[in-house]
Amino acid sequence: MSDEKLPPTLKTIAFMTGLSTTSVSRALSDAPDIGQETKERVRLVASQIGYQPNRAGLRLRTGRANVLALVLNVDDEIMGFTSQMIFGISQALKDTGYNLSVNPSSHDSNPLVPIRGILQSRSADGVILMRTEPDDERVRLLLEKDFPFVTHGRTNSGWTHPFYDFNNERFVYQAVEKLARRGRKRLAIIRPPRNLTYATHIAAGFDQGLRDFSLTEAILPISVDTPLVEVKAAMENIMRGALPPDGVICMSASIAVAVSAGIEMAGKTVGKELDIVSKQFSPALNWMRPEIITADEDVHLAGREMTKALLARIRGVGAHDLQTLSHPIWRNPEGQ
Amino acid sequence: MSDEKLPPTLKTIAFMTGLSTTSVSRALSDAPDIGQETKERVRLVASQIGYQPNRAGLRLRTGRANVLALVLNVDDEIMGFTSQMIFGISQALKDTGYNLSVNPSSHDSNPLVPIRGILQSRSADGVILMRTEPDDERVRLLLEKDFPFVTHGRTNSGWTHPFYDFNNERFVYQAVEKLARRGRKRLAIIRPPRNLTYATHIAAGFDQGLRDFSLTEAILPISVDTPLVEVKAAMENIMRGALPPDGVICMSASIAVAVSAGIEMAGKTVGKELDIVSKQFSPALNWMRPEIITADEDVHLAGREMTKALLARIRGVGAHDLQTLSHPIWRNPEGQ
DNA sequence: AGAGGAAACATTATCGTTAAAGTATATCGG
DNA sequence: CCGATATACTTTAACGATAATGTTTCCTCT
Repeated sequence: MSDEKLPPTLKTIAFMTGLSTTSVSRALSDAPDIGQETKERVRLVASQIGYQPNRAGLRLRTGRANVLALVLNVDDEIMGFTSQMIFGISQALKDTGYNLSVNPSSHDSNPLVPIRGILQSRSADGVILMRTEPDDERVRLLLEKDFPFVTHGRTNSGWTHPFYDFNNERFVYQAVEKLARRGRKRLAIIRPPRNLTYATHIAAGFDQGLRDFSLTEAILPISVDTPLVEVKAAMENIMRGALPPDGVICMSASIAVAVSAGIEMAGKTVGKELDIVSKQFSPALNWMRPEIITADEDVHLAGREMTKALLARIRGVGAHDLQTLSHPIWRNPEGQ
Repeated sequence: MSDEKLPPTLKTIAFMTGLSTTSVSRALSDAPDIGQETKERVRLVASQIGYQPNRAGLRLRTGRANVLALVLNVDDEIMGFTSQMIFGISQALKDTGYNLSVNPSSHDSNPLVPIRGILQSRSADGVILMRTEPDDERVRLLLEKDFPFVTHGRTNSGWTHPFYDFNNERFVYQAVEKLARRGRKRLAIIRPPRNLTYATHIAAGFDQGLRDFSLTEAILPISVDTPLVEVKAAMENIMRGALPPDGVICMSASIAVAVSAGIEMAGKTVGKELDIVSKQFSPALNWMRPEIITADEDVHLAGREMTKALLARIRGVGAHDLQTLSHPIWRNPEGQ
């Protein structure tokens, strides 16, 4: 207990080099008014004793926390999406000196609560948001306070901010195209919650696809909000009824699995009576149900890129230059 | 920019009440040498202006960070395990004043690195570990430094520390029992990585079960380390060969799915030629493959309980009183 | 009445860091 | 050779909180 070595501080280095703590600080930050020789001496000593600046001191003085905050919806989990995202962020944060903090936000509480908390306590230097809405109030608040953030998905209000989004419109359009090429006629799509921005993109891609390839829409009484067991049951009913769809587009792996399970329950075979196209959130999907056509949305990459963008934003890079739209990469070859 | 209201500090309250900052501090912490009336006045003002103690100041002065650190293996993801755990921790942390930070640890790097970082920078007040090994060097280090932590899973070295574990031995024993009751004779089990503590528990439960119910073991050339696609392929081969197992026990949902996929590829039917028993990590498993027998390991609950235990440990509660072993709850009724 | 003590506050110092302002020495132009 | 400037530091102050120590006031007891 008592023989614990306290971690070295600026004072330690100051004592060892015979300088003042200020000079040590300025030497380490490569200030112009410190001699070259001195700087090298300080740097040497610092690395020898393994000096790491004290976060609390730094934060108190500069106001910077060296932390990024991920705002997480604790309710819904789309098969591994969250962990992939966290892994991606973590990887990008490696050796940057930044830590990642996770801030839960539940469905039934005010989404602004975690943001306000972060803003007030300055417990993070930047925020990572997911499940972005067109007129997202969290985005509005962060823009208003001029606080750095990045979103997964876009807003739709003429706001300029860093984002990383998957081209869902193109994905759905290409999905429709693929189904059309396979001779499918009556397509259904399982839409994400209306309030999310990409719901609009999906609708646009779908409608355009139906028009361009002269297909009709089979209406499904299912949305992503529906519990998966019910998705399965509903799908089974529909497949047993009149005019079932012969192509279904799903926006997540879990939905795709639920849908395919329902279809099998109805005695139909995926790849035969109908095809399923899915955004691949889970690597499991591809070997589990190889008959499902999947496009890779690389969530791990998204996490990395969002983090890089946010760090750049914090460094002062303009929001305009930090907007990325990634495009679907199809896993199964055209003919297959 | 300039009209930003700075968050209130002790100084603000001191000014408003005409007291010194120290008295305000002591009033808020209910110190004995502050008058009752004064305390109430201070508390009133504090709540009116929404005072929140500055974390950096607190941390610098007291050394406490008000953060718990979750050490995450970034490599492997067992279908939603990580997010369930994070969600559980987050829920338990709600309104405690503690934040959660995520510290990645990759398979190919020294597992002590994140721990050392936390210890040196004191960036957290407690650590949450997963994938515990019998002679876990992270545990050894943390015990040596007398730093609060909790593990998911037990160690095996006569160490005393808070843990939360699932009774895997009982789970496997009961799994064998269930299979025996269904008339199964040749059982296989897909074991987790040898280095993890619970691998031993599983072996013990399995061997005991085989003895008690007079069954034989069907050796599988598969471990959890095997990529899932290969698990599927291997399973298919085995089912096509001579002396295939008629019961398989899996330690995670993803493995169970891979196994069942392999079995179907071989033209066999789960629930008919053989049964699968799985620890249910993913809610998807249960509705997707109702024929798989599953026991609930509630990871969300594990996260909550581990967090509570760690917070108690930080408050000084003895490690002995913070050890929990949860027991399997079987989802499918006996007869089914 | 004066000592002693308790009650209720205030002052000072400190955690580790950096910005701002101050100081000593060397260098240079004229 | 003298003042101006540059160089290379040091000193002081501050971020927000709390621990340790001081100070005032008033009450009690003998």
